[in-house]
Amino acid sequence: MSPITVSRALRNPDMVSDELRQRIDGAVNKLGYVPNIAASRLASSRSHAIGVIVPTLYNVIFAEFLQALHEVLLPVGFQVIVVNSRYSIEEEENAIRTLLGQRVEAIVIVGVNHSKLARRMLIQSRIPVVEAFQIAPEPIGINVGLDQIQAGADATRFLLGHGYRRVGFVLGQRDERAVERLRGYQLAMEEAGLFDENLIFSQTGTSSIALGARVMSEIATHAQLPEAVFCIDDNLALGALQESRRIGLKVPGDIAILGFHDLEFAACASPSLSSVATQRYEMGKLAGEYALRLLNTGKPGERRTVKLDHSIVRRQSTP
Amino acid sequence: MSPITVSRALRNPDMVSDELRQRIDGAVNKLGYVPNIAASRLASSRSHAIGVIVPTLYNVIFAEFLQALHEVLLPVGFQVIVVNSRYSIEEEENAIRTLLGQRVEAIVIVGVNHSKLARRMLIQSRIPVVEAFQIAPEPIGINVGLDQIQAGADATRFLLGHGYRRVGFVLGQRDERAVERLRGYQLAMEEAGLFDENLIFSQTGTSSIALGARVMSEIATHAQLPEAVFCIDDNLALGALQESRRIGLKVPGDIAILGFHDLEFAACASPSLSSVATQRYEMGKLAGEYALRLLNTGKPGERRTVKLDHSIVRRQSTP
DNA sequence: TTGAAAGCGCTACCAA
DNA sequence: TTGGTAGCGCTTTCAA
Repeated sequence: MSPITVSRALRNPDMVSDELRQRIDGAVNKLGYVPNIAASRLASSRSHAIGVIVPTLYNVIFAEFLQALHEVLLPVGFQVIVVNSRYSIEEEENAIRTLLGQRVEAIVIVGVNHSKLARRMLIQSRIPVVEAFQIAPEPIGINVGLDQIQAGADATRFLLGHGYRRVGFVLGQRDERAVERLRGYQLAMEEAGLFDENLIFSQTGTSSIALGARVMSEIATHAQLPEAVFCIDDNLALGALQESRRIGLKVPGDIAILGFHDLEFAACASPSLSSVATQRYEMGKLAGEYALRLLNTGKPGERRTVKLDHSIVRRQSTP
Repeated sequence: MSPITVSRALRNPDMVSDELRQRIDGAVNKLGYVPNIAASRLASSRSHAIGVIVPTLYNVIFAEFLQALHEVLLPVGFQVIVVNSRYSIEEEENAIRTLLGQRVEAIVIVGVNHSKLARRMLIQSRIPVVEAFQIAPEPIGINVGLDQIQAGADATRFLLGHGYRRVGFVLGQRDERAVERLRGYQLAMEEAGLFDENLIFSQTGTSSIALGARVMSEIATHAQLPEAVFCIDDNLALGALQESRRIGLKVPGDIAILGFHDLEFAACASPSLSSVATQRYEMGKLAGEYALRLLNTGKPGERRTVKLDHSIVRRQSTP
């Protein structure tokens, strides 16, 4: 029989008669035949692949985001190609080049700040582009994110609302999202006439429980302890919480602690951790769904911004 | 000029004269030309890609493993294709099929238990295969792992060595590695004449801080508290630690807690967490290096087992 | 250093 | 339902 019949039997079994299909299946199993996807992609000029760029795999929020994308895209026959930009705008540019070289049919990217060239490549590619996690001032295509500035300001106002005046901000590396939350913090503090650069506590390094403990240890040696700290994420917050207890500070009596993202462990910390809840899974789901929709409607350039809610979950680490 | 000159200029710039190279670079930039990798792979029958199968991205140990693989493989021009099997042997089989379809030049896979067909596909593919994280009774090719049974037994004996008799075992889902550590625990307990099924505490679900807290909460309502617990990993251990403190149990006075993997936060928990240190990064590095070596020597079928050490890090949560 | 010809393994298109 | 033909966009091989 002809190659094309085999091709059909494998991709679309009911286009082929029962008998042939069975013979083909038999031969495939016996020979251990595996179709060459590169040839298929070249011939059909369809890759059935979607690229995703995340800054790291060490943070569970991106694992959740990716999980949602997988759950939306795999069942409809797309491969998800994950590339890690390691928080570097240059590596992001390379990642985009790699993905476009693979002729991915859409790109989902965490973040909204790209290099000039990266942005141009994304636009010129004429494939659906979804920017996620933040709100883009000038989205390339679809933008599914949360308003990080607003969230940072809300968190800060929540603490200020308890009458605290010396509210600190704790962070590790200043990636895009950290910077936006910091800006929100600064806005809220300035609004209250309480902004003071000395209340910003940071150490370089990716955000982790250990880093949170280190920063809190440094804060504790500071002349005047802040009354409350807003930590850039729950990892830092948990580390800060543990260190506070270790050195004998009461939480929230001596210092109140507020985290961000409401990770699974926040509820079971002791004291339990107040946090700003965000929707990473939902964001991944929407990102995947929008990519698919644009692919189906053939409107790769459509622009749209979807803003996801955040909310403050009040637990024991704040009043 | 001819296409082949362009191809050369892009892959191997110094095979082409300066003048042509500059003209080509200019055109590439102006047109936004991106080479089609599928065509390249088809023509050269080289994918420059290596496949990695991990059970989940939620656990940082696999992120560390992947990071090492990336650091070894990207600089020498390989793409790393990561697929997630979600702890399912069927999904692992599909992942292998996908990767072979992409003509990856080697496969690195976490775990040693595969379906019959998966094993056959891996062998028939005639590409280097690296099984990682465990010691395989019958390795397919290279095996870089740690002796999980031994580690489980060592951890248990460490606790028994302090005179404890009621040493419990805490775990979530029973994946391959969990089962091996459990076997080690059972061996050590039987050896001491102390094995008792009622000392195994588990709840279904992926291992997390929250799950650890839930299991400990259940243990506490148990008639007789174990004197010590060995937790399948540090996430469970930290959850157990926090819950113990929350309900007023002294650690290690009322109950000693030992974790596994020595994650970054173990040292800064309060009390700090004793744990079994393992080398995930080193494992990824070796896995990548062996894959490369076999690729270069052209001996895809070479067998070899590399056993990585583990060690017990004693901190405050155990005597 | 450059180029011409052929072909990688599939699938689209049209025909039977 | 099946097959023939052509071609996807590169790289290999050999020649100039």
